[in-house]
Amino acid sequence: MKAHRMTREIEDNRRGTRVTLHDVAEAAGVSKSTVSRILDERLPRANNATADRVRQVATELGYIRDVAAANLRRGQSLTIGVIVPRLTDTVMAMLYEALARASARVGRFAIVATTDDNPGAVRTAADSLLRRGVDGLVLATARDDDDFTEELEQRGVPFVLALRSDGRSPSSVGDDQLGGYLATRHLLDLGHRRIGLIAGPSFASSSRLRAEGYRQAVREAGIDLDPELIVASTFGIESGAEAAETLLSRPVPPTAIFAVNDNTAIGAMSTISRRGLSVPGDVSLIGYNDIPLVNLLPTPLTTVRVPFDQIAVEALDLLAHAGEVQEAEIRRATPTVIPRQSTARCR
Amino acid sequence: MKAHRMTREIEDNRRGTRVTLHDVAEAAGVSKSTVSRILDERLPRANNATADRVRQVATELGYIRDVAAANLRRGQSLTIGVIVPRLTDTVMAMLYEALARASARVGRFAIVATTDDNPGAVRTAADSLLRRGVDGLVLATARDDDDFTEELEQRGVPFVLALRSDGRSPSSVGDDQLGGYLATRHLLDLGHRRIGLIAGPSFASSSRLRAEGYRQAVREAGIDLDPELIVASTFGIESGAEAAETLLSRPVPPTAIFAVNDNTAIGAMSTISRRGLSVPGDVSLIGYNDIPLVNLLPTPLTTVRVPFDQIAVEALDLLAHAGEVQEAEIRRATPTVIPRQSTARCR
DNA sequence: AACGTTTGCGGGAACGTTCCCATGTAGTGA
DNA sequence: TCACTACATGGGAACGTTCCCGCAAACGTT
Repeated sequence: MKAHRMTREIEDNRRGTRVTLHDVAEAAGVSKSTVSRILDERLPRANNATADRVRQVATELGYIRDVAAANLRRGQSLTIGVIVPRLTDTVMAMLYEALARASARVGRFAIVATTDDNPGAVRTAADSLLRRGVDGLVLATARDDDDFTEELEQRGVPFVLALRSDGRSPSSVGDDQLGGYLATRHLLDLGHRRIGLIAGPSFASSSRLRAEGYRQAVREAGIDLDPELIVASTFGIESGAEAAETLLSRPVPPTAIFAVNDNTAIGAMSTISRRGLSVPGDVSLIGYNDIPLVNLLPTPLTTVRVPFDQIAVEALDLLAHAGEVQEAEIRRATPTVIPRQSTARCR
Repeated sequence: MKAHRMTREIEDNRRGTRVTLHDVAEAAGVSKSTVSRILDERLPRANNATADRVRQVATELGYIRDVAAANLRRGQSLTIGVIVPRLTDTVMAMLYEALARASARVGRFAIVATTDDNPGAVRTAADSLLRRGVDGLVLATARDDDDFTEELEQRGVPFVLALRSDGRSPSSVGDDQLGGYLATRHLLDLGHRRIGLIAGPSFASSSRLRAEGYRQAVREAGIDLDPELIVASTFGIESGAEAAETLLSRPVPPTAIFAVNDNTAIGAMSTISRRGLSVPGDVSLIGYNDIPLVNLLPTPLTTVRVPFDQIAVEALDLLAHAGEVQEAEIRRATPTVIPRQSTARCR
């Protein structure tokens, strides 16, 4: 006992005194139960004389709650885990930052793990987050060829999908079909009739639905869908460059291109200028996501803005009610076309 | 007691059984002390018959350690906090990903908070991480006009600076002066004599030292430093564009430009092409950091690669010995010039 | 054979919180 | 005045681990 206290004191001297609930209680002349209750941020704020005194004493002593102890006792950590393919993808960084902000606003904290687009790695990532004691998961890695969500459901882990949906799990996404429709409409309104589509991968709902929106808009304009104008790709810059190459090599090349995201649009821009053509002089180009970079390119890119903050808030809301939801609910946030200088009237 | 067990069982049914050390111990016929010792990843791996049995039983039952309880008892969380200005800056995302990888390799976990380049926000960010119980901090936000590190030292919080140093605190950085020297040498070797510098902000050691490396190389080549060829900037694309504008408006404009980072280089590229000039035909351009994007631009950018993984490993190593270090140690990782197509011989 | 030394194991007390429950105290209505 | 509710408080048992000790058995040395 004595030896122990000694250790404590050494520890205390080494790095500013470790103040516990007990210390605050003693200094304020109340019990630790009372202090605990008063400092509990989940309860409505008490406005007694005691409450005020306790709060003051707590700040004076520099008390900070030991999260480990609190987590242990409460059985939850007020922490959510986010899984994204990679943070060097600006879209994913924007999503994570939005989730972190939204979490902070509701007294939680968001931690992140990456999968490097390796389909199996999502399990590793989830395990590492769950071992860390997160209360729930936000996945931005949904692929149709993956049954990981079922596994989570079975294990009783609360989760929600973001940006991409699998159609069965609770999801907070942008309205990709609408976005694809609006982007294509923008080009149609500028007089373009041959519009190429860099379609993205088929395993992601986001790209599939954007393509669907494209088709809807084209059909609605009374134009026959030309399969030669639709080429698959990944979400990467290089793939966008290749897809644009394919499109511009068609017998009758498109006068405008809708790229599934800003990265592929950047790649397409490369190809276009490498071929000695100009944007938007020869080819109009529209991207998707409005990452900060594209507004600052030599030719600022017309693109579709996605309300990441809203998507983040809805994701957390769904997560809070995960499990008790009757049907797999999918919330769709409305995107907006941001016209810039990469699109112009068809000559 | 009975009531309690009831609750537990209900809980258990609701979401896959919560397996504790006690359960494992019971199933393996040993005490929980023994199980705890065997499963302690910090101790050398025991190879008894008992150890094997316990490990097998543990995996069979699907035991996962409750981190909250472990953290409470151990008094540390095996978690480090990383503070960066923003993750949408690809450089910072790369740094964080490298730190996360390096942490995982030593059985730790990295969590991140952002400051949005708001100098005061670093305190908020640090508080939020410390409240989360991190064992130490990695700061990539060092500014010379800030005494936050002193505050941390005073509070006894272990920390290390990354990418930027303040010259007094333990830091793991790239050798920025060498990088600046090499970049400039690369241009000199191509025959350029008038080399512009987009110098970055003066509050960051990284940009200051890169500029110093530039000066060193220029002087060493026997060229008089022309102050007209050095313009300050931020780390942003737009600022790079403006700086290039200034440089190209000089009476005798430079034939080559060294930009303090890839972002400002991208901005400079915009300006150059907007002025009807070509890279590298009219102006050679070299950036810094080698973010994935610049290799995929219409004209792939020559740049200086920074070994982020090494910087991350060194940062964690310094952090592990923080406090016991005699002098503020600064470790410098060696950068490499990656020649691409944005630099060419001076005509 | 006697005696250290090492090794493996179990009991049980912490770690700092939360939260159930019991107790006390003030306020309301008859 | 009494009974009743409402509310604020304190005592103390958890939460699941780790780690200090004590004990016993195995091992090596003289």
